[in-house]
Amino acid sequence: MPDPRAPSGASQQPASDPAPPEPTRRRVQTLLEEAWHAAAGSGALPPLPGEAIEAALEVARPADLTHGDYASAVALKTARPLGRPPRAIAEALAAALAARIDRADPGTEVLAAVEVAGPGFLNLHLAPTYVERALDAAVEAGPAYGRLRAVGPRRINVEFVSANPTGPLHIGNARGAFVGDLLARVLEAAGHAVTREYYFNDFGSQVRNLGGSVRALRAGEPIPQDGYHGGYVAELAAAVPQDLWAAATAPGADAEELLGRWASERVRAGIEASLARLGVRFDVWKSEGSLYAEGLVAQAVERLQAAGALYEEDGALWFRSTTFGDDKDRVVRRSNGDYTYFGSDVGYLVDKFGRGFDELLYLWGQDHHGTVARLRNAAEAMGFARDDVRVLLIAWVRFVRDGVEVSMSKRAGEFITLDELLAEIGVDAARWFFGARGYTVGIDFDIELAKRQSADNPVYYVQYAHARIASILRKAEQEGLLPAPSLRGALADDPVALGLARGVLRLPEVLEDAATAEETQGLPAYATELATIFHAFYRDRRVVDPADPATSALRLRLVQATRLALANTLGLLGIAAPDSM
RNA sequence: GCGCCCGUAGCUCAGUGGAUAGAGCGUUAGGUUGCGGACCUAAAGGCCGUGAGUUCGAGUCUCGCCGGGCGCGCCA
Repeated sequence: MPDPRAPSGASQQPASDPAPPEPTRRRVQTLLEEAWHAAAGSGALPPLPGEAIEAALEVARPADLTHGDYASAVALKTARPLGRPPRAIAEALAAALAARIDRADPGTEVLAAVEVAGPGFLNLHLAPTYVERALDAAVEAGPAYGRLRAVGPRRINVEFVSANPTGPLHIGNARGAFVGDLLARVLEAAGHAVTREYYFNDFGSQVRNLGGSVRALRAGEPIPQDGYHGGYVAELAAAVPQDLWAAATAPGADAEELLGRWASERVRAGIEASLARLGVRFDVWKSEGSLYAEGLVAQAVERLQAAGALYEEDGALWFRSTTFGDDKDRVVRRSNGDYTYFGSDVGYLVDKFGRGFDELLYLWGQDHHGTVARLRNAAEAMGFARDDVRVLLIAWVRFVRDGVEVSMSKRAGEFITLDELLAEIGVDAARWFFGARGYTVGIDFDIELAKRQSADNPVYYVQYAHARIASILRKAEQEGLLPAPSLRGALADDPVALGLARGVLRLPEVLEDAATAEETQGLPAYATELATIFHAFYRDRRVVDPADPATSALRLRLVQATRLALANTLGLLGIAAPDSM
């Protein structure tokens, strides 16, 4: 079994990469904290407990950029508890920050100006020289630019897709695949150790049912009505090896079991291949059967038993979920001696925590929401922290064709496969489509509409910006122009260039927000915004100008940094960053 | 009936309690004798489902209602 602590392949980072630079927002926040302490030291402000300051001292990007690069509402938030007018608090902080700026050597300070505005907002303006230095650091960080050192790094198990291997993945599974993979990438880049895990059932009634369908088809009998009817079943039946077929049809053999096991493993391998085509890879494939083989379910039941959380009734073993607020108790082991699906889940929980994870992230379909409470309750009963068990419910995707819902049924064989979807709209457009939306909103997915719209997908707008920059850099090289080794002096007198630079600097903050919220849609939004800023810059500023090599070199450096931010953002999204289109 | 999720521009969707609610598509009117026009500029388009409440401040938090989705098994 792979080491859960090892980072997964896709985002493994060469040890030679320098440490990522500290995000600007964190620096500004630190400055604000220091300003408060300075003001408290001189008696201008009362001291606050550290925690309270930290919560209130958040800085945000103002909607109106003339209000500065960052804004703080700390004076408004603390006015009441301190019993002081907000503007007075803001003035005291502004004075402390201004004193610091005055004392600093020119070109070393992060902030250039601070002002109090409106009812007591504190508007903070970055120093252009700081932006120049920060961008130089970004270019030097290269592929690592945007990545973070987590404030509290965790070992996170992300379990997603986990569709039963009774048929190929369809587009209903696609959303979970993209969202889970994206979230895993985001958490990894934010400095956490992530393991991607796929859980599947290899011995339940559905697998037997699949085996029965394969058997029937192979034997030339009609498939049972409640069996599986998709075209892939015929392919499976035709592919059954001779010796397996002989074993399955021998007297006394359990054909459904034997064929089901074989077929589900074959289907599982197909699922793995489909996912790989999406750029989605898993570190661990965990089967439900292995939980029993390793005695994990029994272990979990003992733990619950020892905690007094189980009782027997009507011959079944029940978990006292109501003790923890559930509306009914839940059966762990049926009266026939078989464990329930919930029983497996509890064993799996013990398995995951036993492998050393701090946090278990589950991505489940919205239809499983009813089972969230019992899982977290069981975790609590066994002595784990229920908050370390996090379940994200992915909203449903309804498939419509010309406005009419298309019902998808794996059993009936009526569904659009993931592979078919990708053949129609491509991986990049599909990744963007699902990554740009919150996972809690239901989607009506019209395959015909998606085909028409894929050409208008904003992903191409972003890729185009990247390709355009690549083209500029090629052109410059032909002209014998190279990017300057440093941006020093490039931004102070050019607001257009400064605006682009500030856009580049936002990447680590966007990533940090995405990781904190466990939401990914900020990344596509950021990529679109940065591409827009770049296109406007391109219109207003000529980058390659043989008549002015000095300015060209500085702008090439800036454009290089922009390309890096775009490429790294697209990389996080698992989307190609082409040099030409 | 109970529980969870969703409701924002014509459409698809963003919007960590903060300043004048945004983007893409679509519509309308413009833009290239310079590095990629898959681009750029501008306009029109909003009782943020609805009613109360909390707050200095609500699209965001609380409660009710309306509309939609999904659940409520000794199935998985």
